[in-house]
Amino acid sequence: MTGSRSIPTLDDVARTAGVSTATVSRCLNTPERVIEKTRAKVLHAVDQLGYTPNFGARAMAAKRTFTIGAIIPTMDNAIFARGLQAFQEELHARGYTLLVSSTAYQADAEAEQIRALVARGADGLLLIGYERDPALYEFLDRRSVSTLIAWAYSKDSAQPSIGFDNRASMQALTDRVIGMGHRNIAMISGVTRGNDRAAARLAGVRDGLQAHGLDTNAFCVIETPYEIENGARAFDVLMQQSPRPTAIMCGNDVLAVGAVRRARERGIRVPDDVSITGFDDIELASIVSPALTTVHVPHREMGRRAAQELVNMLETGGKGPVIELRSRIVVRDSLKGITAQD
Amino acid sequence: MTGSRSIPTLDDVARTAGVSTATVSRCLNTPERVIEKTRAKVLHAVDQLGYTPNFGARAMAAKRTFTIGAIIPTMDNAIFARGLQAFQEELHARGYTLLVSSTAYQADAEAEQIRALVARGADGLLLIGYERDPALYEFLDRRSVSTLIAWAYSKDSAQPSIGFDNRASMQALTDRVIGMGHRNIAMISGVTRGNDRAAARLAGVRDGLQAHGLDTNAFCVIETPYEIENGARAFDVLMQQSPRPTAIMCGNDVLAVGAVRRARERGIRVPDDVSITGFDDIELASIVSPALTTVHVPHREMGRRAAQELVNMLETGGKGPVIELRSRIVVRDSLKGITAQD
DNA sequence: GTTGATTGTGCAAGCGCTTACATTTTCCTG
DNA sequence: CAGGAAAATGTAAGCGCTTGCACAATCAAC
Repeated sequence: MTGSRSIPTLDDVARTAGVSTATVSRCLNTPERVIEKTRAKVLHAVDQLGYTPNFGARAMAAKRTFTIGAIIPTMDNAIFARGLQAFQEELHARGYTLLVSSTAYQADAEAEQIRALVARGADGLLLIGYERDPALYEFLDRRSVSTLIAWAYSKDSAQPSIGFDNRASMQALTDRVIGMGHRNIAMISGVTRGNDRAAARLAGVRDGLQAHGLDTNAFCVIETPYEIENGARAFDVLMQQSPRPTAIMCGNDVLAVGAVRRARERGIRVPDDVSITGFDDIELASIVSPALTTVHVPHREMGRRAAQELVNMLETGGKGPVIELRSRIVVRDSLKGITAQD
Repeated sequence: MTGSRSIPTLDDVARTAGVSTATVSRCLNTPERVIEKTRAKVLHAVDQLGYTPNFGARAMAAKRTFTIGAIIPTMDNAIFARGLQAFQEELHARGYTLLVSSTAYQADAEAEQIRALVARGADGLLLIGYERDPALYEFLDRRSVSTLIAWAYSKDSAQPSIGFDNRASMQALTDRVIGMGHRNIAMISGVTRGNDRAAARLAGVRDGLQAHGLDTNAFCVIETPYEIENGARAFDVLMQQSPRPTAIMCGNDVLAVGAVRRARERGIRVPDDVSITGFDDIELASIVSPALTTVHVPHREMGRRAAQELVNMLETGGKGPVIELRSRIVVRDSLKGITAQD
């Protein structure tokens, strides 16, 4: 009906409502400062014209966007998806819009995405993990973009962050495995380069071994990218060692699921012949059979709280906290004790 | 080192480089139109100051953002994740930035997100499924935001779209199931209200039954939200029917996995006592045991091509195509034929 | 050394909005 | 009903950038 008229501006609304642009602007932003009658007139003009404010112009003039950006390594990953969804829901409830962008696990892409999001006016940013060029933090600081690190926790972090202690959690799990009699433990780790979470998990296993006086030199680790199939391949390699490890700890559930699957294909029984553990407790972990013993991470809670804290930082201008969330070990069938030497 | 100087503008760069703002702008946008020597001077000033263009201002002046928005029902869902990741990768390769936003499956939230993204200057939009208020299409048209519908295909679609025929695919699978001797078929469907994909899949099963002259009135369907646990519950309900269905077709893999799990918990053997099928072929489908017979959907290809087509629409100003992708049935262990009546 | 093309740059007008500040209107008080 | 405070509205100056147009510099050819 309206045909191809060009898109309406504040000015158009002002004209059709017979008021000044200032009044229209106030109607939209601080309605209580404009009298009922005028407001009605303006609002009517607004939807008669189908007016939508131009965000760029608004941001430029107001220096505030109510937009928050999140940059994650990949969208194709249950681990970030769940927490992010919670993050978005909480943000939405508080009147903010979340814009997500992914780097496909390329460190250099992150800098670019950060710039893109900041340039597009993000008031705040959610980033994953600590590891990045310090210049980036400086840049964000300079633009005064509140930034919260998630999925990571380190008690002496200089950056506001929320997460769990990957290293301690993994050490606890290792403890458990050793406590069940395993002495010959191998690991399938995610890629540690440029990924502090993966590195911390690996370190956690080492810590655990060391704490029990086991030889970390004999400790066999395979690093491989986040893919079920890679877990399967790594499993094959590890099973060619002799003596075979009695337990294989994996840096994440996806790799663990791959290992379990390959074990089944090879006729190797889990957990009778070899125990396997994961990390993250994604849905897959309880579906695969045998179900995975793993570390449960409170993703949704992390997302929700991240949103709360970030909004809080934005609105109070505060520095932001460093929050540790508690993970917990979930024992399922894929881990079994060893009593006698076989 | 730079301390808390405020953020540099084009003007600052111009001043330190000793040229006009126009020249700086040209250096950044059409470098070939400015002489080597000047360019060097300007570029030097740019990174000396750590200048980043203000996106809002740029968008306002240039009316082009190289940003594409995608709005999906939820991020917490393997189905969209994979395709979206591919979409993003392809877009990135072509110099566009992707911004993703989710609606948490609330139809009204979608309109809001569309506005948010458009207001933030998205040049183009990727939307999931056809079903939405026509006024939205009109709005997008008015703002001349190229829009592509994905995850859906209907040959007489008015909107440019890319996807597969949910209905025909499901009918094909139903065909297969019936061809294996099943006559008493039940379905666990996703929520069809406001979700044309789910509705099409349900319709597909009906088509299949009808094509074989089976009574669609006796056809039992349970609709339930996308959650493993819901699949499990629905399974319980269906198994209380008498006679029990011999095959349960599910609207998606997640529901199917729930059904499989519950079957195992109840000691009902799959596929001996009952066959179960899924749809989507997400990772889970091949991990669960028995592995799911399902419909494989080319998610990554869809994402990649969506990116290509959308960019193409943007750059040529064309209308955009309606593309059908082919799905295929993947037969795994969860489906078994019936020969004798039991 | 002119002259006329051919670049390379600068000037300045917006783009659509917000917000101090100025102005007008309204409302209460005495 | 005058007077003044308070509330509502208008005016206009930017926010940081792009780009059409005008002007200056360069260069080849005569």
